[in-house]
Amino acid sequence: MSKQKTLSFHERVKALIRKIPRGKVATYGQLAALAGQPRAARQVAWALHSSSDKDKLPWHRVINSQGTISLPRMGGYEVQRALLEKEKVRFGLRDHVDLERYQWQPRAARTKRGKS
DNA sequence: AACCTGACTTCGG
DNA sequence: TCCGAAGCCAGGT
Repeated sequence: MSKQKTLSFHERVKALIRKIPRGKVATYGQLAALAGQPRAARQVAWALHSSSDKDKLPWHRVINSQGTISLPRMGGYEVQRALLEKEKVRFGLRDHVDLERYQWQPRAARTKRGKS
């Protein structure tokens, strides 16, 4: 076993997406950072596009840093939003979700985000 | 090899 | 809060 990290960034991202629990969401930048490339937010999107296993991935739990869905209307937006709402994720009037509350926290488990 | 595009992010007005 | 421009990385033409 000389190299075990044979997994490409692409593979690591998919693995992370599968870990996102139901009712939670993650941003492209977040997944990229967890995969070791905080600047590769775009590649995360590419990974989903190129991924053949997308049907097995909770891709709908991946949104942008603004807490909104990036896909255009009639281009997947409605589908993604429907899937998220089905998981109890609430959307605001401007289609934005509260990342403070719905963003997936892989390590922090639960920290009293006292917030001010 | 060069150029262009993209399910992104961040900053400034 | 909304819109536009610049930066970033990888794949496709």
